[in-house]
Amino acid sequence: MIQKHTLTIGGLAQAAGVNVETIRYYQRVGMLAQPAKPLQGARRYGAGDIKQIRFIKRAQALGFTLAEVAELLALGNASSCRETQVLAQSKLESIRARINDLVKMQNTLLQLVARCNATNDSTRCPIIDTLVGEE
Amino acid sequence: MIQKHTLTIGGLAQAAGVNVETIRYYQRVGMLAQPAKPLQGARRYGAGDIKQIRFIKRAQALGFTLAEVAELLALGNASSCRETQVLAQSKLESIRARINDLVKMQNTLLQLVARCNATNDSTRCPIIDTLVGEE
DNA sequence: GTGAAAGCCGTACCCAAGTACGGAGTCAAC
DNA sequence: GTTGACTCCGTACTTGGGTACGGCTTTCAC
Repeated sequence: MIQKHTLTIGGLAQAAGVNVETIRYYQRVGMLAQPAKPLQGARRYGAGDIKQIRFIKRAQALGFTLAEVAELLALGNASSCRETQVLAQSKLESIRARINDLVKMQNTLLQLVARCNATNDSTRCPIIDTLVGEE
Repeated sequence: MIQKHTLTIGGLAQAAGVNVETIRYYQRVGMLAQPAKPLQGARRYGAGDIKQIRFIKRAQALGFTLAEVAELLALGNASSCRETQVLAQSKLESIRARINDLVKMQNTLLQLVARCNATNDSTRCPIIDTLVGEE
């Protein structure tokens, strides 16, 4: 177990695997508390801060924006599973939609590339022709 | 067939389905030529400009960034199908990678939501617990 | 001939999620 | 006793793709 509040901001950054500037940014936007500044020396951080940053990073990895992560953090304190599920569901929905878009693009591109490979006419490109859209 | 160079910028915007400001933006970043300003009156645009904007919009819909669209436009003039294919392939690759990421997020979220539904303990939330990461 | 609507142009602003910079302070080591 | 490494703090910059603003000049319709 890490001692309470032993880390400087640099140590915290290392421990949490982020940039010092990122920590300062999270503090600015209110996602991480800024400890009081002692009369002499630097502000000190502890295990709770590491956890908080890891929470943020894990949530981001699941596709949540920082604004959404802030909501999750608030819900985490309230431990209200239902509302958390609502957030997760709507995130799932937007991920699904995004995947759908991307799959459509992928299919179109695959078809176009296939047409490129199938053509003999070296003076024209089916991709370019499609984009130009002369029909 | 639309007459050559009859449109003002507003007409072009309407015809191409974009905002006037978007046209001016494309001109600024060099993706659309700015016709010379006549001694009196406004600059005039023609069918070629509509085509160009539609080309850009179609390419964007396939996932290309404006910088990539600029490359495509350059290739379009050269009609070099092989290089166009290379661009399309690398775009396909990045789309594939993005879909992969999103599917992973989706699966994780699905599992978490399922765990929420399966749990009886109303005082804890599996999603929050996972993000906190106490293992 | 007058008032509204467009066009022209430069500049600034928007979003997200940071990153970078620069000056000032502080601390420890050599 | 100064060099170097941090911290602290405010501010500005970055990327992408536009959008908005404001002042000025034309031009069109009635």
